[in-house]
Amino acid sequence: MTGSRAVGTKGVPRGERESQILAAGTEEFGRAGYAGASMVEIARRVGVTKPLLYQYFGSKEGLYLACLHRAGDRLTEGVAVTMAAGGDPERMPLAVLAAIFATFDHDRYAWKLLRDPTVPATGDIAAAAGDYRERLDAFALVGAGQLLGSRGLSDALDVEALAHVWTGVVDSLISWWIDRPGETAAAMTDRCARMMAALFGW
Amino acid sequence: MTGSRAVGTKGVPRGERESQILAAGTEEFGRAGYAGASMVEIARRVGVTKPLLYQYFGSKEGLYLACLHRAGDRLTEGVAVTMAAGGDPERMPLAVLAAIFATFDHDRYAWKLLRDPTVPATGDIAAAAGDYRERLDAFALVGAGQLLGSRGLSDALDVEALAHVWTGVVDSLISWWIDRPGETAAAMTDRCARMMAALFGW
DNA sequence: GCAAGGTAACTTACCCAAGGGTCACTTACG
DNA sequence: CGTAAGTGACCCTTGGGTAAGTTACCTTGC
Repeated sequence: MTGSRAVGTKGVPRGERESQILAAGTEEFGRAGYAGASMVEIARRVGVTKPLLYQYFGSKEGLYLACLHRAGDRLTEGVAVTMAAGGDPERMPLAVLAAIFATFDHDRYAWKLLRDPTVPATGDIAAAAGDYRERLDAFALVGAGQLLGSRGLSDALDVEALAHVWTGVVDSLISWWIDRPGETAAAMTDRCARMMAALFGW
Repeated sequence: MTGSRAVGTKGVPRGERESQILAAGTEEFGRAGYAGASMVEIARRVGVTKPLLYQYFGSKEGLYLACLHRAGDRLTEGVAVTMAAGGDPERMPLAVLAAIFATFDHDRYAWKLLRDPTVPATGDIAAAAGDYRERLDAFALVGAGQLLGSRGLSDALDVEALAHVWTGVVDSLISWWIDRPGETAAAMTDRCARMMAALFGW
């Protein structure tokens, strides 16, 4: 064995290393935003140097895209499954929250990537993020429409605004959760259920 | 007169120019975040060059701080006045929203500065922003506590979470508003009143 | 079993553009 | 004619990105 030798392979296969990099990248991009994140910092977290990131992901944009797709695919799929199950419009929000909390318990920054305001306004990232956002917004629009419709409101802009606020609520809850690592997914779900019952009387 | 002469004074007094720079800076910092914003872009918006920004505000950090203080002071004061007026806890959120919409109709990005995730974690900006956030959070905590308390909930973390979600709701509404420049402050207030009545039955 | 060599995993040392920041200088207003 | 308003041209650090070399693992042939 080589012990403290710095240069040369460390015996970690590519697939495994890529997973580590994606996890660290998601955290760092989620925390600091695309513009504020640094490739060397991500490499440092993994215990590796910058060129390896470029060898595996090509560029900062490439790494961000990989993180984004991993997060976005899991997120849209999870929400789609939950909403496809159908049910009472008033119970839908909590069901979606429960699914998100359970799925992203150990990957809490993933959600942040979809709504990162610091990505360049044009280019592949903006397109991909916009695509995922559109898909999630479509779900939110359906839910908001059903909810407001059942209350006799049908203004399209009202529905739009409510859907947008809903995604903001999810965002806030996840931010709060990130700051409290001890809080489990189940505890978050319980907390939300309790508060929604109290506030909405559902 | 000199017409197209580039160099030399343009006859705009310092105070006025500083206001223009603060307005442009608030927009650019709010849009792209501290990390993503560029001093030369802010200068370009004002129709001026970079060194003037440095002459008046010292540094990027200095300019951001000036924008932040302008926004934070107006915001905390407005909310304080509204909440000091007192009244039904269920009507408080709408009153606060109305005050924010009315005050920041022509300065919609101001709110974004307080919650910019791309500012360096330490330093004057983080301290100042944290201070403003704390003051606003204190108001939110009072409101959330009253609201949940009136429903029989007293868990401190529930109150904290609700207060955090509330600020997220404000954030979402402002983002949505920013994307719809035609929407007036009064229309926003009406929309929120309508939706809150429908959702909460207040 | 075991040398030989190919390849995958990794680093050191560098390039370069972007952007924060500065200096010397120029013009117009009072 | 002094001073405030303003610029062109520069420096320098930060950080994205790359080229070339180093080491360990893994076959392959004997």
